[in-house]
Amino acid sequence: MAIQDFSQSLPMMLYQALDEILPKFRCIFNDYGLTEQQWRILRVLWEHKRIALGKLSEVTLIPPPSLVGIVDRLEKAELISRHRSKKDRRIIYISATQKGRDLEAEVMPRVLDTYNQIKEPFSQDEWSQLIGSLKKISVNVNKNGAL
Amino acid sequence: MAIQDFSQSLPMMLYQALDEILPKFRCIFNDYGLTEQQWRILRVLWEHKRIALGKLSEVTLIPPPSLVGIVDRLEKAELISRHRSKKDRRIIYISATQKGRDLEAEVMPRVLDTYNQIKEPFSQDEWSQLIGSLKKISVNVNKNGAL
DNA sequence: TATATTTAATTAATATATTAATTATTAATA
DNA sequence: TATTAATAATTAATATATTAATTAAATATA
Repeated sequence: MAIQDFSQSLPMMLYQALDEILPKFRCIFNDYGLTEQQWRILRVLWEHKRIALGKLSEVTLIPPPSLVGIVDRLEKAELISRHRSKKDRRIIYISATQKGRDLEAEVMPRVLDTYNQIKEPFSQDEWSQLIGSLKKISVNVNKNGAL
Repeated sequence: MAIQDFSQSLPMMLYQALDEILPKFRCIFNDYGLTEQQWRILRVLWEHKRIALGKLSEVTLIPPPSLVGIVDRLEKAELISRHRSKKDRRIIYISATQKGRDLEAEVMPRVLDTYNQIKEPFSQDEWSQLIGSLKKISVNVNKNGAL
């Protein structure tokens, strides 16, 4: 074990945590023909009647060039629709179709159940400290800017 | 803010943390024509004279189908080489070339420097608790198996 | 030994990520 | 107003991820 152990480094630990929990969720998504990214988008649209593509990118953490293709496929699946803003024709609004909205009641309970299973072995304090530390990373790194 | 806030969920917080810290490292990698995944592989090879491709996949968390292509490109760049095992001809050993090994002295100091900048605002205790919680996620989820 | 099973690497097909460039539109400014 | 700069979405090119299938070699077993 080197002084700076690669496998215990923050980036690798973050990757590993994701590698462990995401397959649990993907099992669920697959049952509805959804990819993880497609789910992220629907998840947001269930809370927003409509949202600009740029904002959607920010909230889902999906970069715009990827988002365009994913939105294409969701549109083809008739789960969402595009609408161009009349005030600013550069902006595309995305919203869920009825078919897309209907998925919420089916998918969300199963997702929440899995989420709670992951959370279960943690105390409330432990959990909020974990979330807090992750938040601190995002914030702190941002502060340093170009450094 | 919904009861179960999407943006504060563990998966999204993990993604966000990665989204914030990885660009810092990528800046460095780019200076040497490396992608992040290519760096991960070299990082491991600097500590292992040689390693089977399957093991390399485990340690780098890069899935085998991706690894094959990345290894192809690193081989073309003459930074690593493939050798077939004579004891078990199914196994491919990977090792760094001299050119690949030479990169360590150039890249590692800069990477460690950036890593310490990320770590800096955290107390030792806070940091090891973060790493510990991340480790706990990987372990606990695994225990439940197919659940 | 011949067959079946397992394992390691690879290929194939599709989806997404990354980076740079492009297009259309809007806002700002000489 | 004409030009320039900025913005939002998109395209393009390449790299990687995901899932399933394939190939080659080793192992187990009838």
